[in-house]
Parts: sequence; structure tokens; C-alpha cells
Amino acid sequence: MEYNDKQVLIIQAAEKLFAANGFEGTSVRDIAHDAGINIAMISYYFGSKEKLMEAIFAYRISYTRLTIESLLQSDKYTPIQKIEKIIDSYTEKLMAHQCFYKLMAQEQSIREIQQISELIYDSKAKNLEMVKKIVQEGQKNGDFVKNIDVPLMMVTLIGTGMQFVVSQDFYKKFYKMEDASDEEFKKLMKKKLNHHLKSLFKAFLTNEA
Amino acid sequence: MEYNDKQVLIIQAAEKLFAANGFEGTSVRDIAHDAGINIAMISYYFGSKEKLMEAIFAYRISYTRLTIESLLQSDKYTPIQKIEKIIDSYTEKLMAHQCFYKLMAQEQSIREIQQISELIYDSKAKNLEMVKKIVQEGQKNGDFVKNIDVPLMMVTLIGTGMQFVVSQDFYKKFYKMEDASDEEFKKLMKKKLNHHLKSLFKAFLTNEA
DNA sequence: GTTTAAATCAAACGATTGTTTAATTTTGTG
DNA sequence: CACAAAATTAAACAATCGTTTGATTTAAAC
Repeated sequence: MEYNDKQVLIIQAAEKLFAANGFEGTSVRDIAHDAGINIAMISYYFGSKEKLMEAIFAYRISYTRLTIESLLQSDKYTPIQKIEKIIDSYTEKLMAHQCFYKLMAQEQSIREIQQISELIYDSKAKNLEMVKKIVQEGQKNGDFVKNIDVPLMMVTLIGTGMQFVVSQDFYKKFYKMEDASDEEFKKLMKKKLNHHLKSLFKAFLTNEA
Repeated sequence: MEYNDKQVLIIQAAEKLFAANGFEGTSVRDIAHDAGINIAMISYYFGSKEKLMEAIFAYRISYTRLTIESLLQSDKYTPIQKIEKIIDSYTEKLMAHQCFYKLMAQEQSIREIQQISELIYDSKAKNLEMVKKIVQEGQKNGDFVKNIDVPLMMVTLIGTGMQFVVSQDFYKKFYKMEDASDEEFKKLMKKKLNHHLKSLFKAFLTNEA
């Protein structure tokens, strides 16, 4: 699906406002005002407010889908290196599109639009299978410990990321970064999150530091 | 704050519907219908829809606040045992009041009501300080490793719990529990979550199984 | 320059929103 | 029973919601 400049403008405004105020908490007039276009343009281009939400997901997913799968199937990396690659990819996407992940968090909880719920479901299932294979590989060659609950491991990975984006402001003060620039703060936070996830899962999977 | 039977009825209906459809996605008529009362009773008892939301938090917090603090300050437990006590308390509350925690997850992301945001903020700060002390104690006596990012450790704890409640249905199939009773399923999930968190944080804090 | 389609607009649409009113019923007290 | 306070109701309130209309402007094609 291709979107013209005006459509992208609307999508980006909607993404921002939906993330901040929720789907039901954002009116099409808010979006139109923020995007600097007439209200009727939303129905004109997308059909409805719901379809606009679907467009946001279609737009983001087409732009954030990284082909790390081929990377993971190769023999160039050890299982723990593959997990680290996944964490790199996840933290990168998370920090680059925070609004979108806030939206995903909301949709997970509220389930407003059937099609989006299915999209999230499929994405989870795909990621789970991918990680499952890596874990089994690591257990086979003795790198990883036995009895790893992969679904719950994924809950921790996704949950940590999601919680991170919704409570970033809170942790600003605990890292004494209140007067740092947004860009500076974001950069440090990404680094911290990345390192945290890597040491967390290395300890969990291998019982080593 | 004390609430009479009718007020509790309204609070419980609102909690359920807010969790399922969001604050803005739930009308006062929906709540009134579900609680079996007249619409006007909501304004009559609580003043407004917003104040009803505040009442939910006041109600739940007064009923779920467990005094584990005194337990944690005693010398009867090792630092790792104290962490386990916190996990026990957290999983217990999480599974007993899933709707409420869904609501918390939404409020964290959307920030609809100032007073509630502050309540969540204070709760986070309090929990962070509590865990910080335990971690320092564990590091002092050599039980825990060095360089533990406690704020991010809390992100993982809370995030895992929150993600767990919003995606429980998804994981139902992966544990082959689709035809188990709700109570049976809930019991197993609580056990699994509890065990997962304990082994995760034990590995993270001590690098041991 | 004319024609046709796409884009944009202000205005209006009916439906639904949270809240209030004023009347009525229920409850508790003397 | 009589009275006052509390609880409950249907109805109405103005405001806002997402969407549509029909007219107008802009852009593209010949």
C-alpha cells in the first residue's frame, strides 16, 4: 500500500494523538487540526476513523519489518549472539517508533479493531516460533540451561520494552537526566535498555554474567 | 473511604468495562446497564465519570495494599528470599485483580486523570526504593552481583506482569489449555508466572540457577 | 483554452456523549 | 401515621462525536 504526502501527514498526526490520548479519546477533528487538513479529508482518504487506525498499522509494519530472519538461520552466529541480534533489532524499533508501540500496547489491552488484534497475534506467534528454535538450538549444544519457558520469556522481552516506553518519563529523574535534551536522553535510554535486556537474558539463558 | 453496596456494584462494573473498552470507550450508560442501576446514580454517588475512575483506584488500592514492608525490613529473610516475597505478593495481586491492572496499564500509557497518574507515580517510586535497599543489601553480603540497574529491573518486573495480563488469552493455546476451566487456567498461569519471575530474577541477581 | 477528475472546503447530519433536572418512590425516625 | 431525608427515575440538556453532502477550487490531460 502506497500513501501520498497528505495521507502520511494524517497518519503521523493520528499515530501521535492516538498514542497520547487513545483511539476513543482522539477525535477526527483533533487529527485534522494537528495535520493541518480539513476533517472531511480523513473519510475521503481512509473511509473512516477505524480504517485510519488500520492504515497506521499497515504503514508502520511495512516500514519496520526487518529481515533479521535470514540472519538468524545462518550458522555465522551462536544462539546467544542471535538473541542479542533480536534484542538489538527490538530496542532499535522500539525507540525509533515509540508512539506506535504505545498504540500497540493499547490495542493489546483494549482490542478495538479485530483486524489489528489478528495482526498483533500473528506477529507474536511468528516471533515466538523464531525464538523457540534458537532456544532449542542453544540447549542442544549446551550453551543454554534446560527448562526454559519460551512463551514467558517472550512476555518478559515484550513486556519490558512496552513498560519501558510508557514509563520513560518516570525514570528520567532516577538517571538524573531531567535537563538533558530529548535526543540525548533517548540515546542513553536506548543504550541502557539494550544492555539491560542483554545481561538479563544472558543470565536467564546461561546462568553466566 | 467507605462505599455502600450500590457504589461497590457501580465500581466493579466500571472497572470491568474500563479494562475491556478503555475509559473513553465506555459510556456511563454502559456502566449503568451493567450494574443494573439508573444513569443518574453515577453522578449522584460519584459526581462524574472521572471521579468514578478515581474511586476505582481508591477502592482497589485500599483493598490490595499489603503490609509486606515490615516483613522485608526484618532479618529473618535473605535478600533473595525478600525478592521472592515481593514476587509472591505481586503475582497474587496481579492475578486476583487483572481488570484493575489492565486499567493501570492503560492509565500509564494514556494519562487521562492527573490524580491517578500521581498515584501510580508514587507507587512506583515507593516500590523502587524498597527494592533498591534489598539489592544493596544483597550486594553488600555478596549474594548479588554488582552493576544492577534497579530501575530497569523494576521495568522488567512490572512489564512482565502487565504484559502477562493483557496477553493471557494468546498464551492459552501454547500451554494447550484451551478447554480448561477459567479457574483451572488462572491457577496454572499464576504458578507459571510466579516460577518464571523467580528463576528470572534469581539468575539476573546471582548468576545462579 | 476547454474538459474532466481529484482535492478541498464549510456546513449540516443524526447519533451519542456526560450531566442535570424535577418529579417520584423508598427508607428511616419520631 | 407523619414527616424528612435519601434514593431512584425518566426525560431533557447542551456538547461533541464520526460521517456525509454539495459546492468550490486545484490540477492534469487533451
